[in-house]
Amino acid sequence: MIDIAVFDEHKLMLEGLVSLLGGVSDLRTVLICDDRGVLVQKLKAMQVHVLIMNIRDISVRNLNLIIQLTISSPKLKILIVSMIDSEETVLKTIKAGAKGYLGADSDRNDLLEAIYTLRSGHDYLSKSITHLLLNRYISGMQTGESDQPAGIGSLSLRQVEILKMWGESYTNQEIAERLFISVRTVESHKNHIMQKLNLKSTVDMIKFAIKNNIIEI
Amino acid sequence: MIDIAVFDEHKLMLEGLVSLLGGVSDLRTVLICDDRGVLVQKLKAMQVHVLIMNIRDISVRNLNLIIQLTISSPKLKILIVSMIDSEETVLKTIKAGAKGYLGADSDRNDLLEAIYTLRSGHDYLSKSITHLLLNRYISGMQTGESDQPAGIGSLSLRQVEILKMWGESYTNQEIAERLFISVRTVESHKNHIMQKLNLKSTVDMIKFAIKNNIIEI
DNA sequence: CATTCCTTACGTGAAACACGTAAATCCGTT
DNA sequence: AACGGATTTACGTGTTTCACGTAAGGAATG
Repeated sequence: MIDIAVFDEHKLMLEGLVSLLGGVSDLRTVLICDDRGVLVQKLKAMQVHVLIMNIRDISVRNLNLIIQLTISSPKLKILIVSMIDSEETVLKTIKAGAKGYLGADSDRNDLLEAIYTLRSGHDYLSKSITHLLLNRYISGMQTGESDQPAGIGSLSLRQVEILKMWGESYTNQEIAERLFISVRTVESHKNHIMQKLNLKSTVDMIKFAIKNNIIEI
Repeated sequence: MIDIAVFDEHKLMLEGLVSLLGGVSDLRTVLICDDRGVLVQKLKAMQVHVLIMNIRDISVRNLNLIIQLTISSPKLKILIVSMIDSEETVLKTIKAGAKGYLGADSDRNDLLEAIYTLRSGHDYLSKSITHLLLNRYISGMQTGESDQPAGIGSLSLRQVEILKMWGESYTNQEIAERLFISVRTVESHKNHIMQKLNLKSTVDMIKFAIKNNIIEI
Protein backbone atom coordinates (compact mmCIF):
# COMPACT_ATOMS: atom_id res chain seq x y z
CA MET A 1 0.00 0.00 0.00
CA ILE A 2 1.39 3.36 -1.05
CA ASP A 3 0.24 6.54 0.69
CA ILE A 4 -0.19 9.44 -1.68
CA ALA A 5 -0.54 13.18 -1.18
CA VAL A 6 -1.78 15.35 -4.02
CA PHE A 7 -1.18 19.06 -4.30
CA ASP A 8 -2.44 21.55 -6.85
CA GLU A 9 -3.46 25.14 -6.33
CA HIS A 10 -6.16 24.71 -8.93
CA LYS A 11 -9.01 22.92 -7.22
CA LEU A 12 -10.59 21.40 -10.27
CA MET A 13 -7.30 19.97 -11.48
CA LEU A 14 -6.62 18.73 -8.00
CA GLU A 15 -9.88 16.84 -7.96
CA GLY A 16 -9.13 15.53 -11.41
CA LEU A 17 -5.77 14.18 -10.35
CA VAL A 18 -7.24 12.54 -7.28
CA SER A 19 -9.95 11.01 -9.42
CA LEU A 20 -7.28 9.43 -11.62
CA LEU A 21 -5.86 7.64 -8.62
CA GLY A 22 -9.18 6.19 -7.55
CA GLY A 23 -9.78 2.54 -8.13
CA VAL A 24 -6.18 1.47 -7.86
CA SER A 25 -6.10 -1.07 -5.08
CA ASP A 26 -2.64 -0.48 -3.64
CA LEU A 27 -2.76 3.31 -3.70
CA ARG A 28 -4.27 5.30 -0.87
CA THR A 29 -4.78 9.04 -1.24
CA VAL A 30 -4.26 10.31 2.27
CA LEU A 31 -3.88 14.06 1.67
CA ILE A 32 -5.55 16.35 -0.82
CA CYS A 33 -4.41 19.92 -0.61
CA ASP A 34 -4.60 23.20 -2.50
CA ASP A 35 -2.78 25.39 -0.02
CA ARG A 36 0.99 25.59 0.20
CA GLY A 37 1.16 26.39 3.88
CA VAL A 38 -1.23 23.64 4.87
CA LEU A 39 0.68 21.21 2.68
CA VAL A 40 3.96 21.71 4.50
CA GLN A 41 2.32 21.49 7.92
CA LYS A 42 0.33 18.37 7.18
CA LEU A 43 3.20 16.53 5.51
CA LYS A 44 5.39 17.20 8.50
CA ALA A 45 2.88 15.49 10.74
CA MET A 46 2.14 12.40 8.69
CA GLN A 47 3.87 9.59 6.84
CA VAL A 48 3.32 9.95 3.11
CA HIS A 49 5.28 8.03 0.52
CA VAL A 50 4.71 10.05 -2.61
CA LEU A 51 3.61 13.64 -3.16
CA ILE A 52 2.15 14.49 -6.53
CA MET A 53 2.68 18.16 -7.10
CA ASN A 54 1.33 20.04 -10.07
CA ILE A 55 3.14 23.24 -10.94
CA ARG A 56 2.55 25.77 -13.69
CA ASP A 57 5.88 27.53 -13.67
CA ILE A 58 9.29 27.35 -12.08
CA SER A 59 8.89 30.44 -10.00
CA VAL A 60 11.02 30.83 -6.93
CA ARG A 61 7.84 30.22 -4.97
CA ASN A 62 7.48 26.76 -6.40
CA LEU A 63 11.13 25.84 -6.18
CA ASN A 64 11.25 27.03 -2.60
CA LEU A 65 8.27 24.88 -1.77
CA ILE A 66 10.06 21.84 -3.16
CA ILE A 67 13.22 22.68 -1.26
CA GLN A 68 11.28 23.25 1.94
CA LEU A 69 9.48 19.94 1.62
CA THR A 70 12.70 18.11 0.82
CA ILE A 71 14.13 19.41 4.04
CA SER A 72 11.09 19.08 6.30
CA SER A 73 10.04 15.68 4.95
CA PRO A 74 13.20 13.88 3.84
CA LYS A 75 11.55 10.51 3.27
CA LEU A 76 8.91 11.97 1.00
CA LYS A 77 9.30 11.37 -2.74
CA ILE A 78 8.14 14.39 -4.72
CA LEU A 79 6.71 13.80 -8.16
CA ILE A 80 6.36 16.93 -10.24
CA VAL A 81 3.56 17.13 -12.77
CA SER A 82 3.87 19.98 -15.20
CA MET A 83 2.95 21.24 -18.61
CA ILE A 84 6.41 22.65 -19.08
CA ASP A 85 8.76 20.40 -21.00
CA SER A 86 11.93 22.38 -20.73
CA GLU A 87 15.31 21.12 -19.72
CA GLU A 88 15.68 24.03 -17.38
CA THR A 89 12.49 23.32 -15.48
CA VAL A 90 13.27 19.67 -15.05
CA LEU A 91 16.80 20.27 -13.87
CA LYS A 92 15.78 22.97 -11.43
CA THR A 93 13.05 20.90 -9.83
CA ILE A 94 15.28 17.84 -9.60
CA LYS A 95 17.98 20.01 -8.12
CA ALA A 96 15.49 21.36 -5.60
CA GLY A 97 14.78 17.83 -4.46
CA ALA A 98 12.07 16.36 -6.66
CA LYS A 99 12.47 12.70 -7.52
CA GLY A 100 10.25 12.51 -10.55
CA TYR A 101 8.97 14.65 -13.40
CA LEU A 102 5.96 14.07 -15.63
CA GLY A 103 5.83 16.30 -18.71
CA ALA A 104 3.06 17.50 -20.96
CA ASP A 105 2.30 14.28 -22.78
CA SER A 106 2.26 11.95 -19.80
CA ASP A 107 -0.97 10.08 -19.17
CA ARG A 108 -2.52 8.14 -16.32
CA ASN A 109 -0.39 5.08 -16.97
CA ASP A 110 2.76 7.15 -16.75
CA LEU A 111 1.51 8.65 -13.53
CA LEU A 112 0.98 5.23 -11.97
CA GLU A 113 4.29 3.97 -13.31
CA ALA A 114 6.02 7.00 -11.84
CA ILE A 115 4.44 6.44 -8.45
CA TYR A 116 5.59 2.83 -8.31
CA THR A 117 9.04 3.72 -9.54
CA LEU A 118 9.43 6.41 -6.92
CA ARG A 119 8.13 4.14 -4.22
CA SER A 120 10.73 1.56 -5.13
CA GLY A 121 13.42 4.15 -4.56
CA HIS A 122 14.27 5.14 -8.10
CA ASP A 123 13.88 8.41 -9.94
CA TYR A 124 11.39 8.83 -12.74
CA LEU A 125 11.44 11.09 -15.78
CA SER A 126 8.77 10.85 -18.45
CA LYS A 127 9.78 9.71 -21.92
CA SER A 128 9.54 13.11 -23.53
CA ILE A 129 11.74 14.53 -20.82
CA THR A 130 14.32 11.82 -21.19
CA HIS A 131 14.39 12.41 -24.93
CA LEU A 132 14.67 16.11 -24.40
CA LEU A 133 17.60 15.78 -22.06
CA LEU A 134 19.31 13.30 -24.35
CA ASN A 135 18.86 15.47 -27.40
CA ARG A 136 20.07 18.55 -25.62
CA TYR A 137 23.01 16.62 -24.35
CA ILE A 138 23.92 15.31 -27.77
CA SER A 139 23.36 18.55 -29.66
CA GLY A 140 25.04 20.36 -26.84
CA MET A 141 28.11 18.28 -27.37
CA GLN A 142 28.03 18.82 -31.10
CA THR A 143 27.54 22.55 -31.16
CA GLY A 144 29.17 23.13 -27.85
CA GLU A 145 26.59 25.79 -27.17
CA SER A 146 22.83 26.12 -26.92
CA ASP A 147 20.81 28.03 -29.48
CA GLN A 148 19.43 30.69 -27.14
CA PRO A 149 21.15 34.09 -27.17
CA ALA A 150 21.10 33.97 -23.40
CA GLY A 151 18.03 32.88 -21.58
CA ILE A 152 16.50 32.78 -18.18
CA GLY A 153 18.24 29.45 -17.75
CA SER A 154 21.56 31.16 -17.40
CA LEU A 155 20.34 33.08 -14.38
CA SER A 156 20.69 31.72 -10.89
CA LEU A 157 17.73 31.37 -8.56
CA ARG A 158 18.84 34.35 -6.56
CA GLN A 159 19.19 36.46 -9.64
CA VAL A 160 15.72 35.54 -10.83
CA GLU A 161 14.40 36.33 -7.38
CA ILE A 162 15.89 39.81 -7.40
CA LEU A 163 14.75 40.42 -10.96
CA LYS A 164 11.25 39.34 -10.06
CA MET A 165 11.00 41.61 -7.04
CA TRP A 166 12.45 44.53 -8.89
CA GLY A 167 10.02 43.88 -11.73
CA GLU A 168 7.23 44.12 -9.20
CA SER A 169 8.26 47.69 -8.49
CA TYR A 170 10.18 47.10 -5.30
CA THR A 171 13.06 49.53 -4.80
CA ASN A 172 16.56 48.23 -4.20
CA GLN A 173 16.17 49.25 -0.59
CA GLU A 174 12.98 47.24 -0.18
CA ILE A 175 14.49 44.20 -1.85
CA ALA A 176 17.52 44.42 0.42
CA GLU A 177 15.36 44.58 3.53
CA ARG A 178 13.17 41.68 2.50
CA LEU A 179 16.10 39.45 1.61
CA PHE A 180 18.26 40.58 4.51
CA ILE A 181 21.13 41.68 2.30
CA SER A 182 22.81 44.99 1.55
CA VAL A 183 21.54 47.42 -1.03
CA ARG A 184 24.92 47.12 -2.67
CA THR A 185 24.40 43.42 -3.06
CA VAL A 186 21.11 43.98 -4.78
CA GLU A 187 22.90 46.32 -7.14
CA SER A 188 25.55 43.69 -7.67
CA HIS A 189 22.96 41.10 -8.58
CA LYS A 190 21.39 43.45 -11.06
CA ASN A 191 24.77 44.20 -12.56
CA HIS A 192 25.48 40.53 -12.94
CA ILE A 193 22.12 39.97 -14.58
CA MET A 194 22.78 42.75 -17.06
CA GLN A 195 26.18 41.33 -17.87
CA LYS A 196 24.94 37.80 -18.31
CA LEU A 197 22.05 38.74 -20.54
CA ASN A 198 24.03 41.42 -22.30
CA LEU A 199 21.44 44.09 -21.62
CA LYS A 200 22.19 47.77 -21.93
CA SER A 201 19.51 49.31 -19.76
CA THR A 202 17.09 48.54 -16.99
CA VAL A 203 14.31 48.97 -19.48
CA ASP A 204 15.66 45.99 -21.39
CA MET A 205 15.83 44.08 -18.15
CA ILE A 206 12.13 44.60 -17.54
CA LYS A 207 11.30 43.57 -21.07
CA PHE A 208 13.35 40.45 -20.57
CA ALA A 209 11.55 39.68 -17.34
CA ILE A 210 8.18 40.07 -19.02
CA LYS A 211 9.19 38.00 -22.03
CA ASN A 212 10.33 35.22 -19.76
CA ASN A 213 7.26 35.27 -17.55
CA ILE A 214 9.22 36.37 -14.53
CA ILE A 215 6.85 39.25 -14.04
CA GLU A 216 3.32 40.03 -15.19
CA ILE A 217 2.03 43.15 -16.88
CA MET B 1 -28.31 14.12 -22.51
CA ILE B 2 -25.55 16.71 -22.93
CA ASP B 3 -22.65 16.05 -25.26
CA ILE B 4 -19.36 17.28 -23.91
CA ALA B 5 -15.95 17.90 -25.45
CA VAL B 6 -12.93 18.35 -23.23
CA PHE B 7 -9.75 20.07 -24.28
CA ASP B 8 -6.48 20.50 -22.44
CA GLU B 9 -2.98 20.46 -23.82
CA HIS B 10 -1.81 18.74 -20.68
CA LYS B 11 -2.76 15.09 -21.07
CA LEU B 12 -2.87 14.20 -17.39
CA MET B 13 -5.10 17.15 -16.56
CA LEU B 14 -7.25 16.28 -19.54
CA GLU B 15 -7.75 12.78 -18.24
CA GLY B 16 -8.43 14.20 -14.81
CA LEU B 17 -11.13 16.50 -16.12
CA VAL B 18 -12.74 13.70 -18.08
CA SER B 19 -12.62 11.52 -15.03
CA LEU B 20 -14.56 14.17 -13.09
CA LEU B 21 -17.36 13.95 -15.61
CA GLY B 22 -17.65 10.20 -15.39
CA GLY B 23 -20.62 8.73 -13.57
CA VAL B 24 -22.97 11.59 -14.31
CA SER B 25 -25.87 10.02 -16.10
CA ASP B 26 -26.95 12.82 -18.40
CA LEU B 27 -23.47 13.84 -19.52
CA ARG B 28 -21.74 12.14 -22.40
CA THR B 29 -18.10 12.90 -23.12
CA VAL B 30 -17.89 12.59 -26.87
CA LEU B 31 -14.56 14.22 -27.59
CA ILE B 32 -11.32 14.19 -25.63
CA CYS B 33 -8.58 16.19 -27.21
CA ASP B 34 -5.14 17.59 -26.46
CA ASP B 35 -4.39 19.07 -29.86
CA ARG B 36 -5.65 22.45 -30.99
CA GLY B 37 -5.77 21.64 -34.68
CA VAL B 38 -7.58 18.35 -34.16
CA LEU B 39 -10.02 20.08 -31.83
CA VAL B 40 -11.17 22.58 -34.42
CA GLN B 41 -11.51 19.93 -37.12
CA LYS B 42 -13.43 17.46 -34.99
CA LEU B 43 -15.78 20.05 -33.53
CA LYS B 44 -16.65 21.24 -37.01
CA ALA B 45 -17.75 17.75 -37.95
CA MET B 46 -19.81 16.85 -34.90
CA GLN B 47 -22.58 18.18 -32.71
CA VAL B 48 -21.24 19.01 -29.27
CA HIS B 49 -23.13 21.07 -26.74
CA VAL B 50 -20.41 22.19 -24.37
CA LEU B 51 -16.65 22.42 -24.73
CA ILE B 52 -14.61 22.46 -21.55
CA MET B 53 -11.37 24.21 -22.30
CA ASN B 54 -8.54 24.50 -19.86
CA ILE B 55 -6.13 27.34 -20.49
CA ARG B 56 -3.03 28.44 -18.61
CA ASP B 57 -2.68 31.96 -19.95
CA ILE B 58 -4.44 34.46 -22.17
CA SER B 59 -1.95 34.31 -24.98
CA VAL B 60 -3.01 35.32 -28.45
CA ARG B 61 -2.85 31.62 -29.30
CA ASN B 62 -5.54 30.77 -26.80
CA LEU B 63 -7.74 33.73 -27.57
CA ASN B 64 -7.53 32.98 -31.26
CA LEU B 65 -8.55 29.40 -30.64
CA ILE B 66 -11.64 30.59 -28.80
CA ILE B 67 -12.47 33.05 -31.56
CA GLN B 68 -11.93 30.42 -34.23
CA LEU B 69 -14.19 27.94 -32.47
CA THR B 70 -16.85 30.57 -31.91
CA ILE B 71 -16.93 31.17 -35.64
CA SER B 72 -16.59 27.61 -36.88
CA SER B 73 -18.98 26.11 -34.32
CA PRO B 74 -21.52 28.79 -33.48
CA LYS B 75 -23.81 26.51 -31.49
CA LEU B 76 -21.03 25.32 -29.24
CA LYS B 77 -20.90 26.73 -25.72
CA ILE B 78 -17.32 27.23 -24.58
CA LEU B 79 -16.56 26.89 -20.89
CA ILE B 80 -13.15 28.18 -19.88
CA VAL B 81 -11.38 26.56 -16.96
CA SER B 82 -8.40 28.46 -15.68
CA MET B 83 -6.18 29.14 -12.73
CA ILE B 84 -6.11 32.82 -13.55
CA ASP B 85 -8.61 34.93 -11.63
CA SER B 86 -8.06 38.28 -13.24
CA GLU B 87 -10.67 40.60 -14.58
CA GLU B 88 -8.67 41.04 -17.75
CA THR B 89 -8.53 37.34 -18.52
CA VAL B 90 -12.21 36.80 -17.95
CA LEU B 91 -13.23 39.74 -20.07
CA LYS B 92 -10.93 38.79 -22.91
CA THR B 93 -12.15 35.21 -23.08
CA ILE B 94 -15.79 36.26 -22.88
CA LYS B 95 -15.17 38.83 -25.56
CA ALA B 96 -13.57 36.12 -27.68
CA GLY B 97 -16.74 34.10 -27.46
CA ALA B 98 -16.57 31.96 -24.33
CA LYS B 99 -19.86 31.55 -22.47
CA GLY B 100 -18.52 30.48 -19.10
CA TYR B 101 -15.51 30.90 -16.87
CA LEU B 102 -14.41 28.76 -13.93
CA GLY B 103 -11.70 30.32 -11.78
CA ALA B 104 -9.10 28.92 -9.44
CA ASP B 105 -11.34 27.91 -6.57
CA SER B 106 -14.05 26.17 -8.56
CA ASP B 107 -14.64 22.52 -7.81
CA ARG B 108 -16.43 19.62 -9.46
CA ASN B 109 -19.85 20.86 -8.40
CA ASP B 110 -19.22 24.22 -9.99
CA LEU B 111 -18.10 22.47 -13.14
CA LEU B 112 -21.32 20.48 -13.36
CA GLU B 113 -23.40 23.52 -12.51
CA ALA B 114 -21.64 25.49 -15.22
CA ILE B 115 -22.29 22.79 -17.79
CA TYR B 116 -26.01 22.71 -17.05
CA THR B 117 -26.21 26.49 -17.00
CA LEU B 118 -24.49 26.77 -20.36
CA ARG B 119 -26.65 24.05 -21.85
CA SER B 120 -29.77 25.91 -20.81
CA GLY B 121 -28.56 28.90 -22.74
CA HIS B 122 -27.22 31.11 -19.98
CA ASP B 123 -23.73 32.32 -19.24
CA TYR B 124 -21.82 31.14 -16.20
CA LEU B 125 -19.14 32.86 -14.16
CA SER B 126 -17.77 31.30 -11.00
CA LYS B 127 -18.47 33.02 -7.70
CA SER B 128 -14.99 34.40 -7.23
CA ILE B 129 -15.10 35.89 -10.70
CA THR B 130 -18.51 37.43 -10.17
CA HIS B 131 -17.30 38.99 -6.96
CA LEU B 132 -14.20 40.26 -8.66
CA LEU B 133 -16.16 41.93 -11.42
CA LEU B 134 -18.74 43.33 -9.03
CA ASN B 135 -16.14 44.80 -6.74
CA ARG B 136 -14.32 46.41 -9.60
CA TYR B 137 -17.55 47.78 -10.90
CA ILE B 138 -18.67 49.14 -7.55
CA SER B 139 -15.34 50.72 -6.66
CA GLY B 140 -15.32 52.17 -10.16
CA MET B 141 -18.71 53.77 -9.63
CA GLN B 142 -17.84 55.13 -6.21
CA THR B 143 -14.80 56.98 -7.44
CA GLY B 144 -16.76 58.39 -10.32
CA GLU B 145 -14.20 56.99 -12.69
CA SER B 146 -14.23 54.26 -15.27
CA ASP B 147 -12.30 51.06 -14.73
CA GLN B 148 -9.15 52.53 -16.20
CA PRO B 149 -6.87 54.15 -13.59
CA ALA B 150 -5.83 56.81 -16.09
CA GLY B 151 -5.21 56.14 -19.70
CA ILE B 152 -2.86 57.05 -22.46
CA GLY B 153 -5.42 59.61 -23.52
CA SER B 154 -4.47 61.86 -20.66
CA LEU B 155 -0.90 62.15 -21.91
CA SER B 156 0.18 64.83 -24.30
CA LEU B 157 1.88 64.01 -27.59
CA ARG B 158 5.20 65.18 -26.26
CA GLN B 159 4.84 63.04 -23.18
CA VAL B 160 4.05 59.96 -25.23
CA GLU B 161 7.02 60.75 -27.43
CA ILE B 162 9.37 60.84 -24.48
CA LEU B 163 7.85 57.74 -22.96
CA LYS B 164 8.23 55.90 -26.23
CA MET B 165 11.87 56.78 -26.68
CA TRP B 166 12.68 55.98 -23.10
CA GLY B 167 10.85 52.68 -23.46
CA GLU B 168 13.10 51.92 -26.38
CA SER B 169 16.06 52.09 -24.05
CA TYR B 170 17.25 55.55 -24.90
CA THR B 171 18.87 57.37 -21.99
CA ASN B 172 17.63 60.78 -20.91
CA GLN B 173 20.75 62.26 -22.46
CA GLU B 174 20.06 60.60 -25.82
CA ILE B 175 16.44 61.70 -25.77
CA ALA B 176 17.47 65.26 -24.98
CA GLU B 177 19.93 65.34 -27.87
CA ARG B 178 17.48 63.92 -30.36
CA LEU B 179 14.69 66.29 -29.37
CA PHE B 180 17.00 69.30 -28.91
CA ILE B 181 15.91 69.93 -25.37
CA SER B 182 17.63 69.85 -22.00
CA VAL B 183 18.07 66.68 -19.99
CA ARG B 184 16.19 68.40 -17.20
CA THR B 185 13.25 68.84 -19.50
CA VAL B 186 13.23 65.17 -20.28
CA GLU B 187 13.20 64.54 -16.56
CA SER B 188 10.35 66.99 -16.17
CA HIS B 189 8.32 65.20 -18.79
CA LYS B 190 8.86 61.91 -17.09
CA ASN B 191 7.90 63.43 -13.75
CA HIS B 192 4.71 64.77 -15.23
CA ILE B 193 3.91 61.38 -16.75
CA MET B 194 4.37 59.67 -13.42
CA GLN B 195 2.16 62.20 -11.67
CA LYS B 196 -0.60 61.99 -14.25
CA LEU B 197 -0.70 58.22 -14.30
CA ASN B 198 -0.10 57.98 -10.60
CA LEU B 199 2.82 55.58 -11.03
CA LYS B 200 5.28 54.88 -8.26
CA SER B 201 8.27 53.65 -10.22
CA THR B 202 9.83 53.61 -13.63
CA VAL B 203 9.11 49.92 -13.79
CA ASP B 204 5.42 50.73 -13.65
CA MET B 205 5.94 53.29 -16.37
CA ILE B 206 7.37 50.67 -18.70
CA LYS B 207 4.55 48.30 -17.92
CA PHE B 208 2.12 51.06 -18.72
CA ALA B 209 3.87 51.76 -22.00
CA ILE B 210 3.71 48.10 -22.94
CA LYS B 211 0.09 47.73 -21.92
CA ASN B 212 -0.84 50.72 -24.03
CA ASN B 213 1.13 49.62 -27.06
CA ILE B 214 3.49 52.56 -26.83
CA ILE B 215 6.42 50.20 -26.92
CA GLU B 216 6.92 46.61 -28.04
CA ILE B 217 8.50 43.78 -26.18
C1' DC C 1 -9.16 88.04 -19.57
C1' DA C 2 -8.80 84.25 -16.43
C1' DT C 3 -7.84 79.51 -16.33
C1' DT C 4 -5.84 75.43 -17.55
C1' DC C 5 -2.63 72.59 -19.84
C1' DC C 6 1.82 72.08 -22.33
C1' DT C 7 6.50 72.67 -22.82
C1' DT C 8 10.43 74.21 -21.31
C1' DA C 9 13.90 74.38 -17.42
C1' DC C 10 16.37 74.60 -12.83
C1' DG C 11 17.63 73.28 -7.66
C1' DT C 12 18.43 69.82 -4.33
C1' DG C 13 18.94 65.65 -2.03
C1' DA C 14 18.18 60.70 -2.53
C1' DA C 15 18.33 56.61 -5.24
C1' DA C 16 19.96 53.92 -8.93
C1' DC C 17 23.43 52.79 -12.46
C1' DA C 18 28.14 51.57 -14.48
C1' DC C 19 32.25 49.42 -13.80
C1' DG C 20 35.81 47.50 -11.13
C1' DT C 21 37.39 44.76 -7.27
C1' DA C 22 37.12 41.03 -4.04
C1' DA C 23 36.30 37.42 -0.51
C1' DA C 24 33.71 33.28 1.03
C1' DT C 25 31.16 29.49 -0.58
C1' DC C 26 29.18 26.03 -3.33
C1' DC C 27 29.59 22.61 -7.21
C1' DG C 28 31.32 19.77 -10.68
C1' DT C 29 35.39 17.64 -12.54
C1' DT C 30 39.53 15.73 -12.57
C1' DA D 1 41.70 15.94 -2.48
C1' DA D 2 42.57 19.81 -5.45
C1' DC D 3 41.30 22.89 -9.10
C1' DG D 4 38.42 26.01 -11.73
C1' DG D 5 34.17 28.18 -12.29
C1' DA D 6 29.93 30.16 -10.87
C1' DT D 7 27.32 32.24 -6.96
C1' DT D 8 26.47 35.35 -3.39
C1' DT D 9 27.90 38.67 -0.77
C1' DA D 10 29.81 43.55 -0.50
C1' DC D 11 32.35 48.04 -1.22
C1' DG D 12 34.38 52.35 -3.91
C1' DT D 13 33.70 56.06 -7.11
C1' DG D 14 31.78 58.74 -10.38
C1' DT D 15 27.65 59.45 -13.36
C1' DT D 16 22.82 59.31 -14.19
C1' DT D 17 18.20 59.20 -12.90
C1' DC D 18 14.46 60.03 -9.55
C1' DA D 19 11.44 62.79 -6.50
C1' DC D 20 9.57 66.89 -5.47
C1' DG D 21 9.16 71.65 -5.82
C1' DT D 22 9.25 75.88 -8.43
C1' DA D 23 8.54 78.62 -12.49
C1' DA D 24 7.98 81.13 -16.91
C1' DG D 25 6.26 81.62 -21.68
C1' DG D 26 2.77 80.00 -24.95
C1' DA D 27 -1.50 77.81 -26.74
C1' DA D 28 -6.23 76.76 -26.04
C1' DT D 29 -10.59 77.56 -24.10
C1' DG D 30 -14.44 79.39 -21.86
